[in-house]
Amino acid sequence: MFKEKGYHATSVGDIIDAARIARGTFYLYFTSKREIFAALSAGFLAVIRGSVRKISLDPAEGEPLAQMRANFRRVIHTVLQHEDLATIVLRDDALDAEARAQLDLFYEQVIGLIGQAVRVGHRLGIARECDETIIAVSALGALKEILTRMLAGRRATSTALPALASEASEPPTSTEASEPGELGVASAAPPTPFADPDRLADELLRFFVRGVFTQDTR
Amino acid sequence: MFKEKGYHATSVGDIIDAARIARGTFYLYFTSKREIFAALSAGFLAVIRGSVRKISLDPAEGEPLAQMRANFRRVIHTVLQHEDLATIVLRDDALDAEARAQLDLFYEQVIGLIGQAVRVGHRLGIARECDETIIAVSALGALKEILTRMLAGRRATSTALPALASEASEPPTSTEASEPGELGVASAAPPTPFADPDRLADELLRFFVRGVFTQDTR
Amino acid sequence: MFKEKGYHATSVGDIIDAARIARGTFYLYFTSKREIFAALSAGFLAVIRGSVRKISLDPAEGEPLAQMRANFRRVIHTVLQHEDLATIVLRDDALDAEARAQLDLFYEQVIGLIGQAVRVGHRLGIARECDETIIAVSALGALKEILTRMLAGRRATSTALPALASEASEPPTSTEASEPGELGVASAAPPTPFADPDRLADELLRFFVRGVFTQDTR
Amino acid sequence: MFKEKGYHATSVGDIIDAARIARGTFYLYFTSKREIFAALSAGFLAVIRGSVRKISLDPAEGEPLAQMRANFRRVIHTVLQHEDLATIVLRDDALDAEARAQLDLFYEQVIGLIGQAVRVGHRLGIARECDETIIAVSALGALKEILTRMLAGRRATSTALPALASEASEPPTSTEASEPGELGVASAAPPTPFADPDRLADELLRFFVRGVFTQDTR
DNA sequence: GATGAATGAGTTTTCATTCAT
DNA sequence: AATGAATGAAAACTCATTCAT
Repeated sequence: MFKEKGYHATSVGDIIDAARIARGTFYLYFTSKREIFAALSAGFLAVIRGSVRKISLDPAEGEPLAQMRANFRRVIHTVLQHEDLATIVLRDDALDAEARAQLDLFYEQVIGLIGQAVRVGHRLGIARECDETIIAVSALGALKEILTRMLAGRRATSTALPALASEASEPPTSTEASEPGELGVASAAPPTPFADPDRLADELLRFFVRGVFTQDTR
Repeated sequence: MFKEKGYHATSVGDIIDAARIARGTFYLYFTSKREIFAALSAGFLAVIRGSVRKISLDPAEGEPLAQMRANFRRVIHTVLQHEDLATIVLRDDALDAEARAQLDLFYEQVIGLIGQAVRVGHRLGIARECDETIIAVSALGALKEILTRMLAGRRATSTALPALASEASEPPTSTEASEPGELGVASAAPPTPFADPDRLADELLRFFVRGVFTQDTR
Repeated sequence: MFKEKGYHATSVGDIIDAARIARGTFYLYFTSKREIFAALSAGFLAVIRGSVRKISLDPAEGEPLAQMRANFRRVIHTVLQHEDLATIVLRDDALDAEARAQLDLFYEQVIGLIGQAVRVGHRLGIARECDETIIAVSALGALKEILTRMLAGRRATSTALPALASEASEPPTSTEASEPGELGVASAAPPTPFADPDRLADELLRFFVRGVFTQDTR
Repeated sequence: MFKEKGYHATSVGDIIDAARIARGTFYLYFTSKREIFAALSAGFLAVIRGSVRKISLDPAEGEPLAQMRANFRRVIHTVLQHEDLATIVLRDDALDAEARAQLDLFYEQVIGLIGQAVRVGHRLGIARECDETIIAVSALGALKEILTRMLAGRRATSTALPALASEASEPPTSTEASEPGELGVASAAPPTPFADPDRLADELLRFFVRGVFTQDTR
């Protein structure tokens, strides 16, 4: 119910109807609506935490970048295994101060982890000079957005899918039109690139590692 | 009030108290709580839309990357000019379907815009081969996260700020300790890198353009 | 409603039905069921406080015993004027700690007042040696019980009145039977001696002053 | 639990926790919460009934006043023997009609008994002319109040006891100050006169018999 | 005889919205 | 145009009681 309607729009009535239990039974297991949400949240955070490893310099652990790729893939797979929980956690619905703090802590830890990976890169001389916090925050944001859309895409597969991108995709202008046939690749791309988790992980990692452009900003 | 407490925790009573008007007066100008929120949202989206330009190939418009940099900077400055509105829009509080659609449309447009920039890069041969949607979504996520934290930082400047990163920052191990003095740059970084908007824009752009590592994934 | 059903058996639903107002309207004027009860209580206590005077030795104030009689009469009349409130306060229904303390304070004040009257009697040499606290507590208890039954009697006048005394009034035995005519006074007494407030006050005062028996205990 | 928290604030959960039994077990022995309360009540009322004797004119039974004194003493001792039960019965918590009637009947019987004692006094010519019902009700009220406070005092011996009398005890004025030493008796009285049961019984009886003042009201 | 998970009617409280003044 | 008292639907939560094991 939380996944479908969000925290606020979901009433305890919705939950007990869906669970086919009596009102009192609900309060036998959870002291409040907040608590069940926090419990679900915490459960998911624990699972996700378990799917992430720090980047190690120990050669036995393999190449740092390979470790990072493994992390990305594991996280995405875990999220897919727990679609419902992942959805409510990623929605980041307004919770009370305690649950908020729990989630904030988690994200800080993720940022710390990514930052550490960047520092490892610095030490090895394979990462360019940069502010590791900004990089880590950006990477976290990118990951969250990608995962959110991946899950939304899955939810929409069976349900009605309003084609939101329609108006957004700019009408082809003479100046920068997608000349038909020039680079068939783009138009031949699958409707949603979020379908293949491993490809997703790799694209994300490549973006993280290499950026997009071959020519520098300055 | 929406900025301080979020959409749900803000009651019409909070609004009219803060506005020093009567209950009835509120409903003279807005038909519902949802409407005032949607109006604020829409206002901000309009302003932000105005601060973004499509990347043009016309040489008169300057280098594509310079245009991108200008876009990043304008967006950040606009967000800073409208901290309150930006905060409530970025919080992405669960609203009704209509407001949801409005916001989704906006983000699709942003994604379309970034995607177009990537396609321009492809056409000019200055962007590596990649899935432009994944890139665009990632960039959007990175931008949202950065802006959110930038605003949170500003809100927290006067207020108490619990140092969440404490547990996250791994205790230095022998293998990958931050040897003091080796690379003073990192440790000499300002406590929050979110203070200088232009530097933020540049770091973000560089991450977008170049990624982090000099060595490829594969 | 509180008078009829007591605090716990009265629901906010009962109150708003009786008051012919909407649920929300109730909470516009009272923050809780407890509060309206406390407000009613406090109102009554204030009125009663206003009807009691300390016994003064100033000759202008009249005889001490006359002052006491006036107090008794005023209290009884005030209770009759506020039958409903008096009933709920005397019922002493379980309230929260605050209301409880309020009521306890009130009764302590009454005890203090009666105790003071007794001390005045001691000073004037017109009161026998006794523990003033025990006397004061007893007098308070007597007054409460009398008032409670006076009010119950009034409530029962129109309503059905189960004759509770039936089994209690001992069946006339040869040893101590109420020989008809022997002491016509007792049997000629009105069915309820609680009907005439002033007589009630005087009987109570006489009991307080003179006790019942002409012969001493020891 | 009833003694500590009163009827309404005590839940079946409290009872079974304290009794270390399962929920179902409770309903094996009592059909409802009301019933267990009624059973406890009835038990106490039976014990108290057993501790009271009618005043007899048979010389073998001793002086009427001595019989009364014995009654008072027995009641007080019985109450002390059953502090818990006495407390819940005296609290007179709002129960259902049946339990209410049971208690009302009991009090009517007590009133009948006291009234009978007064009538005996009348017959013997040792009681002044008075309304026996008012006297009986007053005596009952006095007794209840005294017993209530005696029990409250015992409960508070170990617990913190807020000195409620503070505001009530009038500040000594020149007119009616308690000249130190004048009547040391009063001020030398023990902090609580409720500690000694027999003394309590005797004070109460003396109050009942002789009242307080040596000079008549009229 | 004991257990305790399940029940659901009933209660308090909130708050967006209306409308007569 | 402004007001604010009144509304009532909807929500969270409690707890005495039942009954299959």
